[in-house]
Amino acid sequence: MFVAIADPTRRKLIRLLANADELPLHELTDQFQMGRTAVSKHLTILREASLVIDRKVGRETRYRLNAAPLQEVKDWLSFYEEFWKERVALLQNLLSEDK
Amino acid sequence: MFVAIADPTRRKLIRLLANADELPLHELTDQFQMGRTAVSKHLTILREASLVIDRKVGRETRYRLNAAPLQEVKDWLSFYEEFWKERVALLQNLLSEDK
DNA sequence: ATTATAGGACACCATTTGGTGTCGTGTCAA
DNA sequence: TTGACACGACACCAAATGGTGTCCTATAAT
Repeated sequence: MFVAIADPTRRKLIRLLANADELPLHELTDQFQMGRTAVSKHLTILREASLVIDRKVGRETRYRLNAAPLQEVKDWLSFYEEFWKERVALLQNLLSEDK
Repeated sequence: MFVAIADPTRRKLIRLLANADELPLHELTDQFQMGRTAVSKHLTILREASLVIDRKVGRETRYRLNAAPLQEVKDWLSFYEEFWKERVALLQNLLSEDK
């Protein structure tokens, strides 16, 4: 999961699919400078992380975003979110004491 | 940033530092099976992502967590969070229409 | 029927990644 | 002052990563 979203190409794929509902591989490939094979590999990694669902329609393979698994990242983050906001609060306390 | 948190060893380092406020390299190293050099490299990557702050105290280098940069990940996620919750709502609508 | 398009499956490659061991140096302890 | 400890800085290595090009098949278009 964390590895899946670590690559900028894959994050761009996620973004493209979020804005388009469903897209075939060749249209996704048009948005990049790299070749079809490379984009396909990235989509495979996203599919293995369940971030993307694919179906075959005629001769094309269409991809759709499945953002739900990102919940795992959100859960991980939420632990630290409290942490860093608390720290900011402590800092603000220090600053106000300086007055 | 995304690369920094992609590695499980680095996430464990973050977790350890969150629970301990400040820890020297050798104590962090004790929590892993790998050697000091490897842990030090991971900490360097975390420092370059500003997720960690280090200071030298005597002969040891102590590390402290700086969780704030994780905000970037949270911001990235928030865009998709709305997205997947909306989808769940749509799915629930479909299910209720089936009744 | 023939040609063009879409894409899976490989084989292949350079670079990056995540680890090791070793050496040198500064610092604390006996 | 003599070890022992903590760590940075290398040099080094195997495996993973992110790309390429080519071949093949299935489908669509002419």
